[in-house]
Order: sequence, then structure tokens, then C-alpha cells
Amino acid sequence: MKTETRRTPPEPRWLDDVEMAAWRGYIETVAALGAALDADLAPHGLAIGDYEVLVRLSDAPGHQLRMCDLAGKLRLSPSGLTRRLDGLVKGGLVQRDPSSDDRRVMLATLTERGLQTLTQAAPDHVESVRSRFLDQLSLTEIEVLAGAFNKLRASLETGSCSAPRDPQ
Amino acid sequence: MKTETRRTPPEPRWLDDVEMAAWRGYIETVAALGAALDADLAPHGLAIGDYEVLVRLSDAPGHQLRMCDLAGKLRLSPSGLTRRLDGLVKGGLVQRDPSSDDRRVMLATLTERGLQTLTQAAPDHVESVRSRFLDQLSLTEIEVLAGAFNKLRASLETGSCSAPRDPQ
DNA sequence: TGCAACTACTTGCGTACGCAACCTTCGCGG
DNA sequence: CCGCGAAGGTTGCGTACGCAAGTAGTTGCA
Repeated sequence: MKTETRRTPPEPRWLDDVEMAAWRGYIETVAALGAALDADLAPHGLAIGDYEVLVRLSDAPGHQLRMCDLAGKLRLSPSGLTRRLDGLVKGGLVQRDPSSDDRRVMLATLTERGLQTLTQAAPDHVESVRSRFLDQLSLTEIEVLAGAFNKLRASLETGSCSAPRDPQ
Repeated sequence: MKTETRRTPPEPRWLDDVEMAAWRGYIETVAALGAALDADLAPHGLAIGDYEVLVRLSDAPGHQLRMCDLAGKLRLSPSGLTRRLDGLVKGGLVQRDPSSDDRRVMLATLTERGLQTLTQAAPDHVESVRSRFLDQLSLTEIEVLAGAFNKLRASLETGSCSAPRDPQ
């Protein structure tokens, strides 16, 4: 749309130049960055989504999490997580264990092989994040970004399942 | 792709707290923000992707663009764009016109109805972007974000089709 | 104790998208 | 002109995911 302020019923406060730069920049950077990170991780046979699953599990006590909690952390729907795990289980990186506490619950558990894969991939991924993201920015910018994302995230907070708020 | 460092990795430079905050914040904000904007736009019967198509067309001379150029601007694959247009064409918001210059080319053209839909949706969308994004941040933050995204985008530049670099 | 309501997960179905294969058309060297 | 490679677009196929419905198990409440 043109940044034209013509007659429009209510009150469309169009974006000024800086706002537009921030917004368009956001939109386009997100797409490009996601694609680049995915490509960087491909040699390890993992998609970003897979990697995120492994990270969350490796962070968890006993290297395992309830499906529901994991879905919350990953912002995936239950069915989405089920099927993502299908792939990881088939690859032997994760296994499903029924919970003894609550027999409705399935625990996703990182296998030895999964941990090994993650351990191999993590340094490369971190390096990828650095080269694509952090290295391009000054310390000040990184600090401002961290603060800004924190604000944005807080204002978008929803919450699902019975997942306890995820720290960090 | 990346510097090969395997086998007794020479100290992967892990992320410190600020870096991690920026990165995790980015990851989680992107997901939440995208979902929120999509939801805000749903009442107009448009997905964000549809909206983006309409915006690009409305910006173009004659309200039309070659498929290939449009795909470049939207970072969509040719087939992805074909099918997204299918939906918009079926909805009467866009029409396909064969180019008279080059008979390989299809021109996507914004219809009167498409322009009308965009005109109705745009103020709401802008308001959505404001309330979810810009209003949460200070002017300084917005400026820093704009600059940061600009740097990131520049370092990720690829280019596709014969699309001329898209300004702004 | 018994049943209704809720929770955790899975499955069926629909959508969005990328890749590869496939036409058509263009442009170029002979 | 012919042939050939390249470019623009569409279609077939596979993957990822969300929603709604279904199943199994649990909890609350009388």
C-alpha cells in the first residue's frame, strides 16, 4: 500500500519510515534467517524443529518430557508434536515411554543416539547462529534486541496445556 | 558452509546470557507474533500470505506483476505462488492475465474487488502491527531494530529469478 | 462408588509449501 | 531456418502442521 494518507473512514495511522523499516525488516529477515539456519543444519540430518526438540529434551531432567509440556515449549499443537516425534523416533533419536504416574501420559525421552547427534550438531548450530545473527550486530544492538523481544514476548503471552512457564 | 571443526571440538563458543536472551527471544517472538497477526487478519478472510500478495500488487504499476517477480518479492517458490494465487483467483481478488510481451509469462493482476478488500483490511492490519509490535517498543528500540534487521538482511542476501532488488 | 467433566495423546482430513518433472516459449549460435 | 539451452509457469508428490473427532485414563463431586 502507498503511505498515502487519503480519506479513509476511521483513522489509519500509517507507518512512518522508521516504523516501516523495522517492520519490513522484521518480516524479511525472519524468512531469510530461518531458511539459512535450516540449510546450515541440514548436513546433520536435522531440521530446526528437530533440533529444538532435542535441545528441550537434553535440558530436561532425565532427558525426558511429557508430550504436552514439550508441545508447550515448542509452541506446537499436540498433533504436530506427535508427528514430529514420529520422525525422531523412527530415526532412533528419541523414544516414547509411557509414564508410570499417569497412564495417559507419554514421555518423550532422548536416546543415547539422540544425545550424540545433538552433541555433534550443537557446536555447528551455535556457530551458525553466530555467523548469521550475532556476529552481524554490535553488543549494544544485541542488548536492545534481547530487551525488545522480551517485551514483545511478554505482551503476547498466552499459555497452554498445564505447562509451567518456561524460564530463560 | 561453515568451518569444519569436529572431533574434540576446539571450544564451541557457547552463547552468553545476553546472546541467549536475544536469540531465544527472537525464536519465540517470531512464532508468537506470526500467529497473532494471522489471527488478527482472519476476520477479513485473509491469511498473512494473501495480504502480502495484495500489498505487493497494489504497489506495482498497473496493479500487476509477473509471477516470477512476485515470487521473488514474497520469497515463495514458483509452485508455492501458483497455488497461493489459485486461492486468491478463486476468491476473485486477483486475476491471471497472459503477458502480450512474452507468452511464457503470466501477470497477476489485482482486481477491483481485491483492491477493495485490501483497502478494508489494511487499516486493521496496520493497527495490528502497531499493537502487537511497535506500541510495545520505544522509539529508540524501533530505530535499533530497523538498523539491525537491515544489517541481517544484507548479510543474508540471496536473489532469485530476474527480480530486481526490492527497495524499502 | 459412579458418573460427568477434564486431560493427554493420536488419527483423519484439509491446507500450505518445496522440489522435481514437465510443457511452452524465448533467444541465440550455426 | 534448425537445434538447444534457458526461463516462466503448472502439476505430481512428499512433508509439516493445525483442527476436529476419537480413545484412554483421571479427577471431582455427590
